[in-house]
Amino acid sequence: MGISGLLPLLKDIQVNKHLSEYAGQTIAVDAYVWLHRGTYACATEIATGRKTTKYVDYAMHRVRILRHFKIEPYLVFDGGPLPAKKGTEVDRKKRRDENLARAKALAGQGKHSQAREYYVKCVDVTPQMAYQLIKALRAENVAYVVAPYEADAQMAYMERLSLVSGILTEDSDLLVFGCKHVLFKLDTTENTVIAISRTDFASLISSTSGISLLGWSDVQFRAMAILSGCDYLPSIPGIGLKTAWTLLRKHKTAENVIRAVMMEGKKAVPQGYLKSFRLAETVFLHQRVYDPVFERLVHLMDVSDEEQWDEEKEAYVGMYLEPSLAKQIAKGDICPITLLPMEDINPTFVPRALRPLRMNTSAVHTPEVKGKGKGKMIAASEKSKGTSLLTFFTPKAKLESAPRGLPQPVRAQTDPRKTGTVAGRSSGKRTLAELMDEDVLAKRKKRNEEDELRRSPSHTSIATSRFFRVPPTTAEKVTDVSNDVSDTESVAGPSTLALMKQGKENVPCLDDDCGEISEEDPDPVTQEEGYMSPSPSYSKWDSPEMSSPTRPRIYGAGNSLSDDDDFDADILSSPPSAARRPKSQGTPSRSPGRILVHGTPTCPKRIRDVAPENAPGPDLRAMFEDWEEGTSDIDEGGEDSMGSMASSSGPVTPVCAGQPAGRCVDDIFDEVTPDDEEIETQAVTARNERVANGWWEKWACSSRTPSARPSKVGSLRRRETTITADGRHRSIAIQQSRTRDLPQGRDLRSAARKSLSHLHEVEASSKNAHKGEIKARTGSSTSVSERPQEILTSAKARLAAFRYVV
DNA sequence: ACACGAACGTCAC
DNA sequence: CGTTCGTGT
Repeated sequence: MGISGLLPLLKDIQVNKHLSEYAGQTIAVDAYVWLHRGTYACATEIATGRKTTKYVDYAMHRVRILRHFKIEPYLVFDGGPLPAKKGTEVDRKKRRDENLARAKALAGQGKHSQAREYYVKCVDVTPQMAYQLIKALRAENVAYVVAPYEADAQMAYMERLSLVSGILTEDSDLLVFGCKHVLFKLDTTENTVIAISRTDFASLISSTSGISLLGWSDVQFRAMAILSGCDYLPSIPGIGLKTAWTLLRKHKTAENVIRAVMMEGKKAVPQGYLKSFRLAETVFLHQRVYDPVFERLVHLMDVSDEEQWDEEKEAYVGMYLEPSLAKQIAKGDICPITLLPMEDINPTFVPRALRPLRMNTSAVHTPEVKGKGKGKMIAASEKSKGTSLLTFFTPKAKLESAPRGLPQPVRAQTDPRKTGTVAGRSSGKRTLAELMDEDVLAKRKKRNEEDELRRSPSHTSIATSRFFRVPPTTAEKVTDVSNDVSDTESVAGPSTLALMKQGKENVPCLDDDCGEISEEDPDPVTQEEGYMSPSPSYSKWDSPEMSSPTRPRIYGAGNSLSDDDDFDADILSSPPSAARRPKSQGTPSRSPGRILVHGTPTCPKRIRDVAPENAPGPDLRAMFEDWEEGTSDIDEGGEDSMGSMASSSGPVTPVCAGQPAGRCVDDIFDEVTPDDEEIETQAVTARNERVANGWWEKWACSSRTPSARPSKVGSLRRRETTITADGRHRSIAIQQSRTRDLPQGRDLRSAARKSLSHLHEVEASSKNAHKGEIKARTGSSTSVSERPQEILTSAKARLAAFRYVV
């Protein structure tokens, strides 16, 4: 989805890169992708409502892999639905239900393997599941943020701010919006990714596709993508990427292209297409995202004063949420969809901080960690230079690693154990290369085994697997890596990688007791296979040189960059915001990290763009019958990147480059089809209603994981969400275990209500737009919710409320 | 040539 | 869910 065919088109500028090439950088990760894949392993459990957190393991495994290569992942979660995609959501929900029904039917007949096939198809990643991962991220001090709307826009924004230096996703369309470095297809066997850099677009000249983007501005590139069909707007039938490219090349602007196509008359241009095109463009350019620095919602790209802005656009880019609410959503404490306190669907899942073994902690670098807390921002800001920091700290790293004297022995104790159990070998010394090699081999073996099993269910395969099958092809890469990392690796503990790769993530166990073991037990070998708890590997990433500077402890317990304790010893006990966040970084600028935690102090609320208007949110698709599709991509507009190619069209800052012209065209268009508006409006209205209903049905009533599941631990819990008959009135009851939390609860409630009222308005306004009324309401709701002080003061109570320590 | 629908394989266990 | 394959204009 995204932009179908775009990746193949850009094949020639795809570069295979080894993860080690990104050492020292912070990379934004589309968390949804990992979560979704992670559900594969436990689709049946999820679909049938059983508790599981296997999907967390999958994601954390990848987090560890990145960290192994000194890449600091910054996970970005999807938030609430945008009007443009609501229809899609509803339709998906339908399909999921159908698949679930089939699965259950099959399961009932005992056909479990077949049933699983459908279970897999009906699994949906919910914010509550994401929250489980967030808990694990907090425990390990991994930066994350929940986007108010789409993760793609959020990631694009973060790259623009230099909070991250690249974006790891499986979705191709981030490119359309000017992200500079997009990484695809993380291969955990080879530890590689496919990188596409915006700056390489120009060199795409006569590639296999035969098209050139030399001199194309972001505006044009985006237009090409939208015209060819994107998540927000289906293409004019018969127009794909190539055609769009050809047409744009000829007519320069989208307006011209659309006009030309209409004139030609060969293709059926849907009514209102130009207008819809503009809306889609707006979503790409100005979608609301969360600014981790200022802790409030902002537009991906500022909306210029000249830009024509109306309620429709306002609704399309995502409604404004006041800072305190936005922040809590960003942290994961409030569900971005229901706007109610996040329900912990599995309170017994309590990820523990993977504390390095004590000896390691004390013996090896300790001091480093804090000092550099702030280094994170530095790292982020210098991201383009990526290696700068790395270089800076390199000397130290080498020093540490070089003399394997002290640190080594310490590790030695931990490593051998790991090595032995994991690798299953007796040899005590192994180089990283060897370990990796083995790991790779193991994976391959596994693959081969599987293949063979498929072909012939005999045991031969097993025998094979027992021995080394050496596909020489891999040797190269592995070797390279080892060279780069070996030093630090030795310090950190060679077995880490192997452990990670073993597949069993030691993520905190689902069982209550498990965590303790890994935490306290000096010898945390818990799993049957001898897999270590994840903790051991953790220490490695903490090697001072890299981690401190790079690691943004954003919303995690780690927020307290300034922590005085080594590692995150306190992480365990400190829930989300528990972090002590004393020292405020001198530069309030971008230290994604703790900012949230501090929360309070920094909140400069600039009411500058506070424009909580709501407007009807028509579904673009609705305008053209019900086209399906829809995915999850949004883009950002990093316009400036175009510098090199801005030659031909437009201004470097496309923000509104096309607007004026567009407006004119738009007007013309509208004039031509005066009645369309009305028709459209009706269609939109109907659609919205359906969408809204479906939306509430799906989310408000809490589908898969019924809210009925009460969290037994003292924490905020939602007792119920009620939708009255007319579907417009919702009463929310939040029950809190602690009375002192009440203020917070009230706050949340009012905030939620307010937001809900927004939704209502949007909904209602789409029916009979009474703009005056809308504005009035908006105003009032805004004032109502503005109680930052109160929210702040209740911070402690909130923290306490979220302590899920039993 | 291009767009689109169908088919297969990925992911992962 | 994505890319390849085949067929349709």
